[in-house]
Formats: sequence, C-alpha cells, structure tokens
Amino acid sequence: MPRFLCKIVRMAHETQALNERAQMLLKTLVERYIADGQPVGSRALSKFSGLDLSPASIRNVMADLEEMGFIASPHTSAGRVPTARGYRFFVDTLLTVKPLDRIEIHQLEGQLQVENTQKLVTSASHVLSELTRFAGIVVTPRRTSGFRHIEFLKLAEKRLLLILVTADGDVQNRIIQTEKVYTPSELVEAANLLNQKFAGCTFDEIRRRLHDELKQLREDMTQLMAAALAAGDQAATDAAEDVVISGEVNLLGIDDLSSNMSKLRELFNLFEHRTTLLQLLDVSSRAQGVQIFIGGEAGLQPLDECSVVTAPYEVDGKIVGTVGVIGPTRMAYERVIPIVDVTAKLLSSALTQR
Amino acid sequence: MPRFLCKIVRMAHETQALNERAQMLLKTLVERYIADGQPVGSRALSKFSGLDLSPASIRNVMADLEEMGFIASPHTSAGRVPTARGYRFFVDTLLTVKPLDRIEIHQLEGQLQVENTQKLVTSASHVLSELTRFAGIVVTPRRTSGFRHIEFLKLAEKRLLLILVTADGDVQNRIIQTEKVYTPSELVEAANLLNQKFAGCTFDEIRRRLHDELKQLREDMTQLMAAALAAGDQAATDAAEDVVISGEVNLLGIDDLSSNMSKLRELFNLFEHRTTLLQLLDVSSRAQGVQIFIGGEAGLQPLDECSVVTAPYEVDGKIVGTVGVIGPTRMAYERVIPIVDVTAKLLSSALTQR
DNA sequence: CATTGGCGCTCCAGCACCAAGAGTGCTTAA
DNA sequence: TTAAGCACTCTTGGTGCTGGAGCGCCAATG
Repeated sequence: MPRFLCKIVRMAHETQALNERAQMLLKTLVERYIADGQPVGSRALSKFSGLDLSPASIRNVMADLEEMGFIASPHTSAGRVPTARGYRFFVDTLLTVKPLDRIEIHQLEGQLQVENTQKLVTSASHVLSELTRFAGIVVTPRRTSGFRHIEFLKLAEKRLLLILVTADGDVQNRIIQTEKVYTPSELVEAANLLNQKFAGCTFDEIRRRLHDELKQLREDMTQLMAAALAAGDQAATDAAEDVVISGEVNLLGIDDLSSNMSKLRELFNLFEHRTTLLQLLDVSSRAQGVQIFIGGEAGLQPLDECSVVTAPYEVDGKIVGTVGVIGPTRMAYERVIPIVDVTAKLLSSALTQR
Repeated sequence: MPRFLCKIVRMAHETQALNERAQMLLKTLVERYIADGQPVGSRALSKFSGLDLSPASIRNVMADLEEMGFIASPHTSAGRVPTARGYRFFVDTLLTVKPLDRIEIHQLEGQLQVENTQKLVTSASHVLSELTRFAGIVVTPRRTSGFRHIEFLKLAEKRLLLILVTADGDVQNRIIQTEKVYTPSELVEAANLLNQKFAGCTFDEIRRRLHDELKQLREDMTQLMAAALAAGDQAATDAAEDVVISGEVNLLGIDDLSSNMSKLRELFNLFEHRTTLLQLLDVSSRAQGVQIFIGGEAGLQPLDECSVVTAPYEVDGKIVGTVGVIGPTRMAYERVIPIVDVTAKLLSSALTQR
C-alpha cells in the first residue's frame, strides 16, 4: 500500500456497498475514460473488464454506481463518465501505480540544474511539465530571514550597494541612497561590525540588540546601520516564497480544457495570480507524501476540470516547499504520481547536499 | 509628421493611384474594422466616411482598392477587410496618433519600479501589457561584460561564493568548488588584486593580461583566479540578453486569435521559445523610434494574425534593448504606438539615471 | 436469484434544406 | 463622374430527418 494515499476518505458504507465486481468495473471504466476521453458504455465495459459479463448485467451495476454518485451520464443515451467522487475513489483505492524505473529516474536527475537554488527550482518545474506534458509548479523555499554576511560597496558618491548573503547561501543586493558620503574604510568598519556581532541573526533581532549599542556609535554609523536593516528587511520579504510555473502552454492542447475558452482564461488568470495558487499549495505542504486534488476540491472554481498532484520537498528533513503538476482531471494518474513523487525526492536531496 | 514612421515604403505608384478619396475611404474602412471587427460594407462606409457618397460609388473605389491589394473580402458577399498591405499603408501614411497626455504619462511613470534593473524591466513589460491589454515584451539590456568589483566569501571548507558587481551595477553570484582550503586573508588578497588591477576590464582582457603575471603568483592563487574567471565568464554569458513577456493571458481573450486554437498554441509556443523572439526584436533595435511589424512581416508564421509594435530604449544614448507589444493585427495602433514610445523613453531615462 | 436477451425509448451527430439578410458587380440613366 | 436598380452570391440560423449508440425495463433462463 503506497504511503502517498493520504486523504483516504473511505467511509464505511462505501466499501461495503462496492463489492469487488463494482470496484473492478469502476476501475476499468475510469481507465477507459482516461484513455480515450469518450463516455464508456456497458458494451465497451463488458469487453474490457475481463469479467465475462454481458452488457445487460453491467448496466445494472452501472445504475448502482450512478446512484451512489461515482459515475454520471452526460445525457440519456451516452455512456458513463466518472464524477469527481468517482475519480477520488479511483485514485484512493483502485489505482495501481508502477514506480519509475531506474533509467527514467536517472534521466530526470540529469535534467535538474543544480547550480543554484533558483535554477534548481526552475528546472524542476520545467522537468515536471516536460515529463507529464501538463503544467509544472514548484513553490520556492521560504528563505530563512537571517543573514550570513553583509558587504557595502560604493557605487557613487551617495549611492551604496548592499550585498547580503542570507543564511541559506542566496545573495541579495540593494541600492541604498545615503545622505553622507562614506569613506571605504567606514563602510568596511560598518560591515565588520554587523558581520562579527550579528551574523546568523534575523533583522528583527539585530534591530532589538542594536538599540542598546546605538549610543556608543557615531551618528553617521547609526544611519548606515538603519539603512542596511531596512534594505535587509525588504530583501527578506522580497525573497518570500513564490511559485514557479512552466509548461502552461501544454494545457492549451488538452481538448478537455480548451473546449470552453472562458474556463481556460480563468485558469490562466489563476496562473498569473500567484498568491491564490500559493494558498492551495501551502495546504499541501502540511501533509506528507503525494496529495491529489480533484476538480474543485481545492475550492477554486477555475480548477473545475483540473486535478492537482503535489508532493512536498524538504531540506534536512524539514518541509520547505511543494512541487506539483496541474492537468486535466482526466489524466494518467498512475504515471503522474510517481513523477511528482520522484521529483520531490530528487529536489530534496539536491537541496540537502548544498 | 511623427518621426517613428520609419519603414515608409511609399512606392511611387501607390500614392499616385490612391487619390485623396481612396485614401480617406481606406482610412475609415480600417478604423471601422479595427473598432468592431466586422467586414465593412459599402453602406457602412458611405455613412461613416463623411464624404457624402452613395454606397454604389464607394463600391467602385473599393473594387480598385481590392485590386491593388489593400483590402479583401472574406467571401463574395461580405464587406471588405484590410489586408496586411492595407494595414501597412494605414499605419505608414494614414494614421493619426494623439500623444499621451501628461496625466497618463505620470501614471505610467509611477508604475515603473526603479529598484533595480531586473525589476525595472519586468515592471515595464507589465505596464505595457496592462495598458494595452495585449502581451508586453521587453528585451533586457545586454550586460557589459566588464566588472567593477569582485568579492570572495567562504561558505564552507571548500566552497566559495563569488560575488561579482558588473560595470552597470548588477550583482551576480556563483558558487565555486575549490581544491584547497583558503584562509579568509588569502581570499581578501585575491579579491584585492583583481579589484585593483583589473576593475573595468572584460574577463577576456583579464585572462590575457593575467597570463603575464601568473608566474609571479603562488600556485594556489592562480587556481583561485582561474576559477573566478571561469565563473565570471559564465555569469556574463548567463546574464546574456533575455526577453521578458507578460500578459500573454490577454491574448486568450482576443477573439481574432482564440478562434483557431492551433494558431494560438503556436503563438504561445513562440513565447516559450525566447531565442526566436529575440531575433525578431534584435532587428528592431537597429532602427530608431517606433517600428511596426504587421502580420507575418517579421517572417514568423505564428505571428500571422498579430502585429508587433516595438521601440528601442537606450542608456547614455546607446541603444541597449527593445520594448514592445504583441497583439492582434486588428489593434488600436493610434493608442498602442504612443504607449510603446513613451515606455521606451521612460525606461531609457530611468536606466540612464542610475 | 443472479444473469441474460430483447424491446422500446431517448438523445446526439450529421446532413440536407430553406429563408432571410447582407453585400457585391454590373448595367443603365442622369 | 455619380447614382440607382437589379440580379446574383454567400453566410447564418433554423428546421426536419435519419442512423447509431446506449440505456432502462422486463421477462425468460440456468
């Protein structure tokens, strides 16, 4: 039993009511529908289920399944289509995922660019979209707000460049306008002070502790410090978590989605509205392992006919972000799930090494 | 006569053949078509041209215009639609642009984020897409490959962070793996050497000149230098020109484009293929002032039903990049042109100030 | 009693057909 | 040169028809 089946909502009456045959039929129905997108009729099901039942018998079971809300028919005389609930049950208890084989994992690993965090995250998103042919999403890790090293660099008379190496090795830079003209040695002095006394602290901490020492400092130094703190603070919030999306284009080709243009537009608007997406993905980062949101389960209308498959990734055992895929609800889950799973793991190990 | 009408291909016979009346009619035809997207018939033209001609007379002129390739009819009994050539003539000699008023310019100016080059460019692209409701594009300035300041920072035993301030004030950083463990003072020494001797040079120059001095340096120093140079080179190519696009979503709503899905997909694929786009925009940066590419004029099929309006921007009088808008050929040029024009100018002045 | 075959019913997709409307081209008259 | 009239063409929207797919129900069957 794979451990990423987290949201198992296996209500008692469901498994009771769904005998083996019904489950089997639901399974093949969903599989067939995922495979070719057409409503599945009793005839087809009788052929592909491997159960050696006549269409008539199957019709009875299908009627039951429909009553229980697992499947629905678009109109009177079409085949049946899985409902969101049907998909849910399918991925939770019927789905059999085959893990990626070694070769695929190696390919995937090779495509990650490990030069720096930014590139790593971007390439992960890219790989996800390439492999699944859907949209890949990665939430960048929240930066720890502490700093490791600070440096002042004189650009012009009254313009300084503040270089800030954060605790996790990323570099931020900010231009500061000053009132006074500082000499290089003053700048070095200020930087040294900050580095020696406060390296590793958050800017809030520094501000608090600096307050006590402020009296012993010269006026101009104080100003420089204050500017540095403000800039640092801004840099910290600036580097807040963000979400990287790639391969949105792929979704244009999915006919399930591109049939109604307005839905598609909403979806793409959602992509531009990072914050909303972030909330959804934040939820997923609280759980462990692969999570699947089907249709509007996430509470966002634009995702009506989409599913989101996510998995958190971690640094040194602590969850710091989420990777995932957004595609049509009618997607090949047994393929997408291991891809997301493995990507999360590779990302974790790549980040932990550094 | 506005100076951004650069590509005036006013062949002699064209202006000769197009008497004032024909020009007037072509103008109102294009304007009407741009306004409501329907083929324009002789009746409508007679009403809106202000020429007090009967539909029958106008039909004669329209027949001429069609023969000359300025307009075309989608089918026998529809109105007429401007051809690419018709649009061309329209924007080149018939169009009257009204410049933005002061208030709009100020609004626009307020939306540009001047914190750093990256933000400036991104916000410019954003502003363009917001104002025109099409896709905004900005080619980031090519970085000058020289450097202003170098700094080494020890991350771990054998891991260094190379901080590189380029001549134009942008900061790059690279992680370097070393073989030897360097002491902080060694790092300072190396940085000082590079800063004092080579500030302002390109990395190629440094490499050449360093070659002579290499003998006088200790072995470990040489290695450090080599690593720095390699990283610097990579950073320089890495920060090569790139193109920032925003508001692609807007194009989903344009019914001219979203009618045929496959075209739309091609278009979005083009957006992901930065390099191709870059070539097109590079061409535009050779000319001065606003340039307009109509339909496939740029030589790219995906842009069949699109127009591209571009303008180069400059730093200290030297053209360093291009801003522009991609939208449907049926766009309100008299509005888009000044927006692009002003954005380019604002960007220029914002960049020159720093 | 579960399973099956058969029958009637419903709905959709595709096609042909028709009428209305819009707009043109051509011809003729002022 | 301009205008008016007329015949012609083409699109658009609506209607009606047919074949096919699939279901529900019912009775028969092992």
